[in-house]
Parts: sequence; structure tokens; C-alpha cells
Amino acid sequence: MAALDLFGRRWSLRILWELRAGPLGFRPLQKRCDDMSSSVMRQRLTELLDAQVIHQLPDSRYELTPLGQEARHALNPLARWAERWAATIDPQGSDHTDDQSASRVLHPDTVDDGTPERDSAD
Amino acid sequence: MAALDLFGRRWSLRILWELRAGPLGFRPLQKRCDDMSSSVMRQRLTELLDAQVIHQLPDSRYELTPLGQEARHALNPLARWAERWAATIDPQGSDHTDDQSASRVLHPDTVDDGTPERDSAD
DNA sequence: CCCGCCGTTTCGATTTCCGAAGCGGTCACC
DNA sequence: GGTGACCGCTTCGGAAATCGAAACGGCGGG
Repeated sequence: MAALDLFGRRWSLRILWELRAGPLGFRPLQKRCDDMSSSVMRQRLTELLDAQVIHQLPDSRYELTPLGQEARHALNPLARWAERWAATIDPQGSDHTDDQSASRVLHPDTVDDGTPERDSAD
Repeated sequence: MAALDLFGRRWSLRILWELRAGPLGFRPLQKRCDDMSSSVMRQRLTELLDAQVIHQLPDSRYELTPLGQEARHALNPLARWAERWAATIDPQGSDHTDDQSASRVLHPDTVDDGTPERDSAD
């Protein structure tokens, strides 16, 4: 349950997700996260640091701990579901003439990714 | 990505999770969700309704759609990870004399569940 | 020296969330 | 028929989270 609280915060999941490819510095990570505000960034980072999901390298970059890696892997099915979901509610762009049922939750700049990563350790 | 936004809101995941056992009415669901405020509840419900993750029965109860069920299943690995995680950062209560690294993210009333459910469709 | 990037902090403005009260409705019970 | 308990849902003022931009010192290159 506590995880639902930790990850139920605005950018936690996103940070976890963006760190999947490897360590990132503060500003680079910030840029990847839709340029979220640095204040919240630091806050989320601290929380994840506390939760031992990420840790900080000597060169001050942030990296997933083994525990964090597992969490990210645990996120894979959800990512897979998200693709199916997107395809279901927004088949090809649909006619947003009067119907915008889905657009409320689909931010145009967050529509991306397709789990192109190859995790052999999965 | 959009899913991270939809589920990155304060009670979305929790609602999805609490609906796993079957349809629930507004107030019962609210009670299950740590008595969250009804205003936010309605908001989340509307978002999930829009996303076609849940739908409303003729008796006005809320139920997971097939898509919602899949989402909930996709959440299983995360739930499993959460258990391991809890065990890692909070072995048995730890000594919070000067160290409180984990207590910041562990709400006492949200520590529960152990995926006792049986999902044959997994 | 200057410039660009870095990690991080601070602060005021905006958005979200909370919590309690209230609305109209149904149903059981007396 | 009145009363009380629950229901789905809305409204509203205050608290908390989030934003956005500015600023700080540090570091490396030109």
C-alpha cells in the first residue's frame, strides 16, 4: 500500500521510468521529465533516495538501486497495458470534433515511447 | 506515458486497487480509500470513467471494465515488489531513534495487504 | 575573464487536495 | 407518515502540493 502512496505522487513514476536507461544528472533528468519544476524534482528525488529506490553516484548523478531496478521491471506490465489502452481509447487520433472523452487524460506531449528498450534481465 | 499521468494522481491507483474485488458504490469505495475526500473521489472517478478503466453499473456502482481488469493485473508485479520493498527498508519496525529514512514514506495506516487474492487469469 | 552547464535552494503564484457540510433520493422500521 | 440511516454527488473555504522562475556557488572550456 505504501508504494501506492510513494508512487502516487506527481512525478515519482516518471522519474523511475526515465532513469531506466541509466544514471542521469539533476538537470538532464529534469528535462526528460517534461521540464518539471526543480523544487518538486528535488523533493521526489529525496523521497526516492529515502525509499532506497535510487542512489547518488560520486559524480552526483542519480541511478536506480537494485531495488529500484526491480521496481522498474515491475512497471513493465503496466507500460505494456498503457499501449493497449492508448490504442483502445484513441485508435488513430479519432474525431475530436465534439468528442473529447479521452483527450482529457492524454497530454499531447506525453504520448510517446513504446518500450523500445531491450531488457535481457527481464 | 499518459498512463503515468493518469495513475500519477493521488488516488487513482488506490481506487483501481480497491475495485479489484468487485463493484463498489461511491461511499463504500470512499471508505475503503482511507476516507478520501468525496470531491477528489468524484474527480478521479470521472477521469477513470473517461479513460474507460471503470464504468458504472445500472445500480450506480463502479466496476472495472475489461481494460481496467487488465490494468489491475498489470499492477500485480508492482504489488509484489512493494512487499519486498517494505521488507527491505523496514525489516521489523527498525530503530527510529535518529534514523527515519523510511518512515517519511511509510504511512502507518497504509501498511497492509499482501496480495491474498487469487487471479486465475494471470 | 566569460560563458554555459551543473546541482540545489528559495519564494511567490497557481493548482490540487482536503474536510466538512449540505442537497435530494431510497429504504427500512416504527 | 415520520424518522433515521445510508446513498450518490456537489459546493466551498482553507491547507497543502505543485509550479515557474530566479538565484547561488561551483566547474570546465574558450
